[in-house]
Amino acid sequence: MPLKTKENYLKNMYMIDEEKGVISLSALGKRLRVSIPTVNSMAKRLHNNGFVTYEKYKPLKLTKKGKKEAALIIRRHRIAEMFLVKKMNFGWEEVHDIAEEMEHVESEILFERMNEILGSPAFDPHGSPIPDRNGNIVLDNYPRLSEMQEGDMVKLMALYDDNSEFLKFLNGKKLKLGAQISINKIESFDGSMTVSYKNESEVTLSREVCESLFVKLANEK
Amino acid sequence: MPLKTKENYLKNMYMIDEEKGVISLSALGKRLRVSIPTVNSMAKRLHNNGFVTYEKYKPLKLTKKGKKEAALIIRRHRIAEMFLVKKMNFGWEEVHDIAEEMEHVESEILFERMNEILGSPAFDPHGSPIPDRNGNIVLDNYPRLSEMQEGDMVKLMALYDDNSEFLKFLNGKKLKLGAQISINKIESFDGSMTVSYKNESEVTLSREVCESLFVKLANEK
DNA sequence: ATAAAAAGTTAGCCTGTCCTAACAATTATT
DNA sequence: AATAATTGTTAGGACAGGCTAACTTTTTAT
Repeated sequence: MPLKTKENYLKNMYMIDEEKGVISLSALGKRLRVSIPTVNSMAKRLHNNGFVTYEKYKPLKLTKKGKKEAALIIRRHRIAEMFLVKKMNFGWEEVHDIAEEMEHVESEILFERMNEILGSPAFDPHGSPIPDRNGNIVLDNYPRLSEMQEGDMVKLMALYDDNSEFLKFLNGKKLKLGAQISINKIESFDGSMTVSYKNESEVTLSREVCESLFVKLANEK
Repeated sequence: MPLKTKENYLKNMYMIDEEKGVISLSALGKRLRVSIPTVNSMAKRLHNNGFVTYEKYKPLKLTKKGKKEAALIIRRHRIAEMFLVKKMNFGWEEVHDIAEEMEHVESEILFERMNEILGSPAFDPHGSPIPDRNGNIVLDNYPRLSEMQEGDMVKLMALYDDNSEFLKFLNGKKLKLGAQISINKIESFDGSMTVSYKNESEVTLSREVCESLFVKLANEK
């Protein structure tokens, strides 16, 4: 029954590692909303079980075993999100919390069946890659919209976060994955961009928003 | 996180109550595979939370609150089973264990969406009624095949258990819910019945099997 | 270089969920 | 009615997963 706890520790370690390159106890505690001593004792436990290497005062490191375990949880999460969106008519802004619960369901066959029904998609509804059955994951490392130049034409590939407020904001702007975005103007004083796409012209996006959008250059119209 | 534990206690109490009419600590312990002292202390805790009434040496009783909670867990379980069978191509013998996990997913909206997609079915794949959103459940109390007489024609309405071995056995006999069954012969010495239905004639079912099949009389051909 | 801030550690405690051992009450059997 | 079997209770302990308080180490900023 306490599986869920361990899974949440591993998954969050994996994500912190990807994001910051180093897993500090405080970062983990912040994500999991537990105190640092709690993380500390759990880290020792996970060390004893071979999921992480823990040395006093040093950042945590996931072992191979820990990384695989974590990637498989992320796989379940992303398959679930995709299933919810494609087969159950949920909006991309609704699925994160539901998948957060579903990822802990202990049933290999359930997720493999969802995957099959979906046709083994490579990405989840937010453009994040779905790890394979062995926990291997292809990172594509797209640049962010905020790094592009005036006049660039880009394609929206993925989102930095799947926070529901942010997704609702994108819904409001009618911005979807795959959108062809032209950058009309960049305000140098605040980094905001005025862009156009599909049936929308002259939409202004703040720097924060531009930093949360992963894009691919698709210049020459 | 310990939600799951409480839910399993309540659900199993509900089922024991339905089956035996009285909830003993030992029966509960047996089902949950925990020791009697463990059940005892949990019973006190659930009493303090208003889910059951507990008095020393007396059988447990679910309160209104406890019954509703339990029925809603059963609702989630049965909706999940139906979804797995009807929308995800699982066999009726595969879904019990998966639903056992899914029922603990904390997401009202997920189950209501499944229900909607299914068209609000009244029964699960094994013929058990699905409680409504308020935890009300319609018990239909069909007789068992074993109570019928030679010459009777009945319709298979529901199963007493959803044990996967039993379901596989029924698959082997090509027996499905809704089947029209004619009782050709009853052996008085062991209660076994020879029946026919659909494209099967002269199938022999043991007394144990006949006791696990709920039927409706559908005489006069 | 040192002081302040941040991060990590340890000790000690709490609650939930489980256990065994020893005993008490209830129920069933003769 | 007495005894045996079953069922329930209590005491005491273990472990997971959480906490605060007090302290140490490391990092950052002056």
